[in-house]
Amino acid sequence: MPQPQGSKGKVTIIEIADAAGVSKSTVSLVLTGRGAVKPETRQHVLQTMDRLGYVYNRGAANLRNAQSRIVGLVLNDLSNPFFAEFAIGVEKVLQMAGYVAFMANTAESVVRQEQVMRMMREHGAGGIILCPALDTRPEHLDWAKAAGTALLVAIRRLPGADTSIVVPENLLGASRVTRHLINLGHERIAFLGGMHSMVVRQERHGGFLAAMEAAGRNVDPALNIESMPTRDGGFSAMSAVLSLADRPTAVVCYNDVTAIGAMLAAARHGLVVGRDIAIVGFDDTSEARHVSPALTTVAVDPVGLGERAAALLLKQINDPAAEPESFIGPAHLVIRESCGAYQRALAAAG
Amino acid sequence: MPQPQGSKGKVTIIEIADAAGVSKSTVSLVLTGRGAVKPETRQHVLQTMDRLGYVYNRGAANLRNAQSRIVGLVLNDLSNPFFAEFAIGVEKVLQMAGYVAFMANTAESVVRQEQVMRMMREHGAGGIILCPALDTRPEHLDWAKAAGTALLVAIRRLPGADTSIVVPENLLGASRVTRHLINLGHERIAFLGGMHSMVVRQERHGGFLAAMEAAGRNVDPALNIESMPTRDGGFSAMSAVLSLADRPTAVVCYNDVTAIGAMLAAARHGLVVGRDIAIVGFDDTSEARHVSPALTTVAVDPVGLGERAAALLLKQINDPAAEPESFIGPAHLVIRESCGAYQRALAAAG
DNA sequence: TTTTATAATTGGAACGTTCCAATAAAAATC
DNA sequence: GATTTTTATTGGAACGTTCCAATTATAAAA
Repeated sequence: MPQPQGSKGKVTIIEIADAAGVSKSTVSLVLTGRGAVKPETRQHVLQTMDRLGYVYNRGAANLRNAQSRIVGLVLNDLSNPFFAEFAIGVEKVLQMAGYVAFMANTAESVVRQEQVMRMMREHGAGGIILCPALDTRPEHLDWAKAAGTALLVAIRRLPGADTSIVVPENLLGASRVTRHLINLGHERIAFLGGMHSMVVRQERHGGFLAAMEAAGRNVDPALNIESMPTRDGGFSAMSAVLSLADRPTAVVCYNDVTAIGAMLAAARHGLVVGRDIAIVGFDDTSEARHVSPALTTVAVDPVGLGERAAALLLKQINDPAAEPESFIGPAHLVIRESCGAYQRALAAAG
Repeated sequence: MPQPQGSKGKVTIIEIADAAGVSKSTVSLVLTGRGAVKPETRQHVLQTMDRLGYVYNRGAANLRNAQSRIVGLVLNDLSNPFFAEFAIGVEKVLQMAGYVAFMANTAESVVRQEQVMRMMREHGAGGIILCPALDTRPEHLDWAKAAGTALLVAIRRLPGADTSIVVPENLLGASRVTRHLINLGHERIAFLGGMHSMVVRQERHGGFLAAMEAAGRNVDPALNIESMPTRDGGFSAMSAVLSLADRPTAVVCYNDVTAIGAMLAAARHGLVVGRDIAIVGFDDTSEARHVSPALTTVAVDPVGLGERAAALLLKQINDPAAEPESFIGPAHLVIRESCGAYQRALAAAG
């Protein structure tokens, strides 16, 4: 049974050396595995470390070689399952690579964002994956170049910042799901949720417009409603659109969370989603499958995006001279029930 | 405009000292704010730091005083919204206290759990909040006492480990929701989901039994079905119970995720949840509100639990001699539609 | 003024590691 | 057995900070 050192005093490399009857340099060699050390000696040192309950002090090691194996993950909204799944992907890859991750939730506050990034730098993070808070300006990220810290912007593109980027194919995804609604015969289609200032909304709305125009549908500005990208936001946006004299027959939502809020509002107005009105989302978080009717949406594989982001950041860290790289993740249509395609197919078959 | 140092060479306290024409000790003094330093000097040093783009190196500082201001958060399943919300609470409190958090997801793997906890220790985490993976044994945590690292076990009690604990009031919560069903007139009530080996299930099932016995209802062992605590698990457990000759009229589920799976299975069997059968969950994650019919469940305030856990851990870190402390979070009944109480009330009123 | 107390500042020794150059031990060559 | 080569091991100087004891500058008291 290991007999750890007295409660407080951390056991160091030197104590191991003394106990094992070698020099601290030798212990360091077995620790790093760099030099040539006789197998028996290595074994003996290893045993001694185990016996004394030695814990490697990376802080001290980093002081010399500055290879921290820490990266930071800064999320703007962890309560959104999309980002939780993204985080899972990031963390998985980092863990496999022997890295450990700082995680912080900014809740869309740029101030917090600045704070946590500074903290992470001070603690020696060698790189940061940033899902930027809403009002982030590219110049907020200038320190990274100067300090030589690897920085990767994820999910929300930040125009003007020349960092590596990992984002889903928002434009194409949105145009795909819109075309799907058009193919189902919808003429009046609304776009709901998200704030105009959000890049992601601009991209998704752009895709929506592109599909509408390509199909020769005319776009009613009254059917473009902003809201916070939350369930409540979706609820009120949908309520607003339903109070219109000339209601839409289909609704493209900014994301799944908004879409779920919109579904709730539709039900409140006595509409059966998928029959009386079509509602589609974006992201394909696990919730999308679970709501009823199940949500037709655009899958962007958040876990995969996270993995990609982590991999790219690691690459960047290991080769600081490398040019910033972009990964645009695929976005494919997932047809479920909320768009009515299923009923329509049934009717056609019957 | 700040003119940061040449891209790579980190700027240190000594360079600041030289540039400002003071000694490194003085710079250290303004950094820590401990000694008495003339306001003008402080100002000047501060300016110089800003001008040269200085970043405090906490690693180096920790080497002397071992006050890392880092804590680790180890989660068993971040994809469960319950834990995501818990993490938000933890992180919020830590951030306010000027701490930064390592975060790791074990995905129920004890091996990963060991790895990440070791990593975190090596990187100098002063404390760890652990939501233990399923097969965690109390002796896996022995290192903490020996090393003097503050350790707090959250959500899943770990019998035999004498650490601080933050868990919801599982027993009372389960007995409350069960009594609610009994009051609605149900006689045959099933308990669904979770594995027998899970402490949380033992507690919740215990509450269920207590309520049943208190009401003089007899408990049919055939109505106690185990499953993975996932949506699919809930689905198959429900399917099993519905294939019984003598079906229950109400079902208490291990948690919300299982309950949602169970609802799906009930619907598949042509039952209208809330009318033909009552289904209730546990946790009150945000999903519970969104499903249809909305899920009657037990709210345990995951964010609040996270905040509490963080606060307790910080206390523990600042006073290592303190006794382990327990916080049992309240669990209150949230009546929605899936239990049929609403319809019943309507009928009574009409 | 001189003395005494107080406020500011400072060099140098830690902290736990890595790395380099130097040495010691062992193995291979002559 | 003497020499060279290779393999193992080692002290000591960094790394960027804090802290202590010592020093110097300033203010208050005499």
